[in-house]
Amino acid sequence: MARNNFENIERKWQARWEKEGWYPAEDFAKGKKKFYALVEFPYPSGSGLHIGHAFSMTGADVYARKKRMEGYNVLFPMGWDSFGLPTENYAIKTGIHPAKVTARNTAIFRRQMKRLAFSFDWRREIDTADPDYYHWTQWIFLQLFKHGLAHKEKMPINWCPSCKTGLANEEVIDGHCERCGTPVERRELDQWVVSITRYADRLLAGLETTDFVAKVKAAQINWIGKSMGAKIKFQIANLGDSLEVFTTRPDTLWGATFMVIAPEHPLVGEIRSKAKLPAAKIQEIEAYVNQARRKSELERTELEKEKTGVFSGLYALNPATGKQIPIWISDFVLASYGTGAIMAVPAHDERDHAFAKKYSLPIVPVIQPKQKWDFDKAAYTDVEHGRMVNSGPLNGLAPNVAIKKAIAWLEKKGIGKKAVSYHLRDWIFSRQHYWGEPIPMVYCRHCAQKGITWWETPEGKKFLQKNSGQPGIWNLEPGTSRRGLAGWFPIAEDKLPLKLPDVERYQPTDNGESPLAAVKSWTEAKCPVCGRPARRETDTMPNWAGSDWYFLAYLLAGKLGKPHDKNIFAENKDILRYWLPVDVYIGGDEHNTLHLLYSRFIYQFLGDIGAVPKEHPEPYHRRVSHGVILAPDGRRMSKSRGNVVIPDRVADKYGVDALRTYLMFMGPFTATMAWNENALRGVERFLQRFEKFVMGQAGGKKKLLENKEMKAALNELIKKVGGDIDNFAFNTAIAAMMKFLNLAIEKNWRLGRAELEALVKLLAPFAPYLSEELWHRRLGEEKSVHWAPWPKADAKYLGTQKRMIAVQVNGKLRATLELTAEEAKDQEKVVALAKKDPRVAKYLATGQLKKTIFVPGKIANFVVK
RNA sequence: GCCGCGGUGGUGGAAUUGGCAGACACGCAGCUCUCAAAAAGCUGUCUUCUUUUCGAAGGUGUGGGUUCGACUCCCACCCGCGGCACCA
Repeated sequence: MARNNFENIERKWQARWEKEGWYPAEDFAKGKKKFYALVEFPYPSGSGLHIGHAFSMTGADVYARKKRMEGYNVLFPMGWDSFGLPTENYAIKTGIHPAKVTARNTAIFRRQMKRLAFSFDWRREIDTADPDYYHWTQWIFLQLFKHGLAHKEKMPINWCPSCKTGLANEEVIDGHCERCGTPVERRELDQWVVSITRYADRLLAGLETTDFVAKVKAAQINWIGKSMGAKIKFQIANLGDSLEVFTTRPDTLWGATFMVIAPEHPLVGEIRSKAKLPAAKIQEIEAYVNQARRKSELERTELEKEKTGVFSGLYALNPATGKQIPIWISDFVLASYGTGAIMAVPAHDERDHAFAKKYSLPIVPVIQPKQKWDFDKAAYTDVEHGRMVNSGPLNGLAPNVAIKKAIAWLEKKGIGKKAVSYHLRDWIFSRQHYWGEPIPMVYCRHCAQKGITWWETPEGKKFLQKNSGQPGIWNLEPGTSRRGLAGWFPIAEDKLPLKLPDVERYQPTDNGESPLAAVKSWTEAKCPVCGRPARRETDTMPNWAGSDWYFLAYLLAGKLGKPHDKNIFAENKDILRYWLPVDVYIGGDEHNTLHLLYSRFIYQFLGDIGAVPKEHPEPYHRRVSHGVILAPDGRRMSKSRGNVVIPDRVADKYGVDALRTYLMFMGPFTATMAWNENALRGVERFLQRFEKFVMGQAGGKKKLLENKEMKAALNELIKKVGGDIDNFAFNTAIAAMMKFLNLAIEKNWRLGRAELEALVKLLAPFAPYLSEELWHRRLGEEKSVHWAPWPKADAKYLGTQKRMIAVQVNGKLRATLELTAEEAKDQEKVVALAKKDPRVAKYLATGQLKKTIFVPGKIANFVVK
């Protein structure tokens, strides 16, 4: 297409696609197989569509378009992940309501996406900040609460002392506040917490049924971080209490010479009251604990940091040796992992070893390594080699065998049991921001004091009757505190959505509460149980809340705002049954852990409570993660560096088809690649030659002499392009088309109508405008090329191309023979021809032929000695 | 430290189950067209050697190995990228 021409063509076809309603996906389309192609929906930022969006969405679009042409009923939807901090910050700065900003931005995104010809089903567009949408985000939260998976807890959060606000982990960059650069402190705030850890095993097991790439599976497995071991109880000598630890190495119990508890461990609080310690000692402990609390997460996890600690004054009894061992307090032990306490075995654990050296604690080896080992210098951590010593019943065993034996021994003695621990933490669900979904809960102080939980109210009892009879289908673990549950009541489901109120100021309040806390009309509520004045929750939900079920929202789009029964998430479950699971989910690496895990969790949970059908245990069948486009200088694009490539500007200059085709040609879909405008011009040239070639073909009426060579090449091309698109190998698909075109021009091939159609169709997913133009202008078709059937390779012509057979002598290439496909398979013929070739004969004459290797159609190799 | 991915011309990158390394494109050089330039087209382009041709030798991070044959498989190592990281 001539450069000045593409604009008209783009305008023309876009108008027609718009008129025809783009690419609707019908529920239950008859006689077609469904295909659900999903690409991550964007946060509609003020800067418009980024080249990274254009890249991943073009890849997804090419794939979806090909599937559609193959006759699938393709669902390829798009929407907006609208809640988020940038919009809120913009509102703080300008005073413009975030909803207004969002509407403005999504209009820009929508226009840009339509221009780039992404074949979305726009009827199913969703927006997480739309009350009809967050109605159900809130509903899901209520189900989590009612089923005992959400509660309020004091949790350490990241606190910026300068901005006076809590920060999400994503807002903390290297331990500093993203906005002002102040070092972040840890602070405890009451937070809603969702018990995702109770799904840890299910989330792990579910992975096996999915077709995620190894990298993604590994990331999820790592994040869940399951480790097997044992919990062991230690009696505390001068207190009638016991201390439980988690360990993966119960075999080394006999070598435990001290214990360490986290500064946040409950036992620390009891030291002052229960242990009879001198005042000076108590002061020392308190000083250490306070100092640890003030330390930022950064300082606490500093790699090279020397370990610090303080002796608690308490002693525990090692249940295996019966010896008294000191209990220390140190911040290298994390309160949030295991039991917040460890048994320290300095001879066989590096961290314990470092601590023992610093505070001169005894190091007692219980594994005899094969080689000489200086236990004063280093811990011996190998579990494969060595023999247990000084360990009673375990003596003589290899450590990995001793682990199992030790657990059995502990269970028999009643001092410990097999246990599992996870790296995965519960999900902190509260944010102290305005621009998010309000958490639909009310707190009644009066009821809280009386210890009334929602399950004890008439409504709650009715809920329990309907369900399993206990608070929580997945019951609270025995002993779990009810703190954080008493006095908290959900608002009635038929009152949803609980809409965000308009506020005057969007910034957080001085004490770190959400801006909603400053709105009296918001906070003042009536207790649904006792009718006394109560306080509405002022926190909002994290960004993940809206995005973790959006793939379901597309299926219900249009119905979200008006279900007949406002309490039922999906009234017509057959729609979900039909479309799920998502067949291919395309997104960025940055969402391979959190987003993917959260949404898998929510989906499993919704299945468990019967809100979505249970046929498919996992929401996503295949996950493809796309690569990243760097600036021409090879660095990440950023506004401050001024190296940002804007898709709209590229499209202005070269046209959408050239942009799309170049994006797909740059390299593998998963790769990190630098933008190169010159290479784009190469693609532009290809499209121009393609147009010229197709327009210049006689085509149509006149009967052509059959050109077997051309047909063979074209059918190979059809097979290659189709297969490559299926494998997301767009770059080689385009390369193959370029090669065919070069050959066709060079050999001056004339294509018949059928061949010409096929060629245009192959290009259609990549260059939708040009192909549509040629389809109508050159081939005179009425209907769109994008609904035309995908060409099928004719088996008759496959494998009929001339072959180059490589002839080797002792594995070294000496000659090549050009043969027909038939000849190339004929061993006798090839060997005879090869032997005759002077370049080969020369080497055969130098020795004796020992062996001849022949691979049909590929190679002949003579072994000569 | 652990987990995952990768290392191929001047550049981005190709290479079914081990079977012609460098497809396709960029860049560069020369040429055609032109008063000239742009655009377009043609030719060449892994390195070295041979005046050229014919050809020969080397070559996919390094060192070994398996094989008739290795970018591909195995062992050891080096480097880069991404994620996690005091996880008991």
